[in-house]
Amino acid sequence: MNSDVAIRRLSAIAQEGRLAVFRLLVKAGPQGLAAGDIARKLDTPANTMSAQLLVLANAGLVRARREGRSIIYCVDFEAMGDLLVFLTEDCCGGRAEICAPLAKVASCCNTGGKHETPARSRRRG
Amino acid sequence: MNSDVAIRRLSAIAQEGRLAVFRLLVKAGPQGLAAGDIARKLDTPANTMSAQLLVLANAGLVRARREGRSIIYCVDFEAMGDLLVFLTEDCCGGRAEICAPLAKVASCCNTGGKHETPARSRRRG
DNA sequence: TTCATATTTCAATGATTCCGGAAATATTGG
DNA sequence: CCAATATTTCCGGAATCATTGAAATATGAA
Repeated sequence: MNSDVAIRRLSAIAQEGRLAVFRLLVKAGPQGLAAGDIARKLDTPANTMSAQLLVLANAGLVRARREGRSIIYCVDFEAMGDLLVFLTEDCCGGRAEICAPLAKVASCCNTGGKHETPARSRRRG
Repeated sequence: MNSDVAIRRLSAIAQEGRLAVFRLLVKAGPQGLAAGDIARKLDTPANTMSAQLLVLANAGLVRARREGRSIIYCVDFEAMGDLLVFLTEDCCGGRAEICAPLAKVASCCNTGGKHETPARSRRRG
């Protein structure tokens, strides 16, 4: 990961419509959603949606595959992870307490799919 | 965290100069750096740097404090963490293997780093 | 107070981005 | 082939953004 790629990825999701698309696809998982379905769900004209998906795809954050007449878009979770790693590089210089808040980002991978809430953390102790 | 805040934060770091500033400050840690030092390190005019820092500060990603004639900027690590959590919300729908790559984001927080004093850090440079 | 340093604000300019109408392309079914 | 569906490409105008010279503000030192 270099700065140019990171900027392209950040720019891609730094916009209302595209961020909504990205988050919708994050929730949809690897199975993805058809371009038209996304456009309908987010109440956006097809051509505008196409442009938004193109930006996300060029950034490498989503991938497209054809299925019949539809084009299915899904998040590239590895690309997404690379971006987050880039942003947090050398984030605490060995002082874990500084960036401890970041630990919860990955908590979904250890808690059966949900991010850990403060309440649940408290309950567990 | 809502979309508006997330977009503001993403836009703030989705630009070459500001991303460089942000990453420099991430590495600098809570101790931060003076505006002038940042400008010199990144070879940027003072007024340009001031504008870039203002955007980052307005986004809540960095905070400023005065120390003598200098204004010291440092990353708000909690704000940064909130943003990453927002982006990964519901990221794997219970299937940990999907977002497993994200686990390494927080890996720095599990390395048992030692605590560094500001004085020692200063001595080193 | 006067000077030097550190940073910000103002204003203007050039560059980039966003959106959606209209037209084009690709696929499937009849 | 033709029609229907799904998506993309082209284009232009409006809006937003980035940069920087010049001037202003704030602090500390003499």
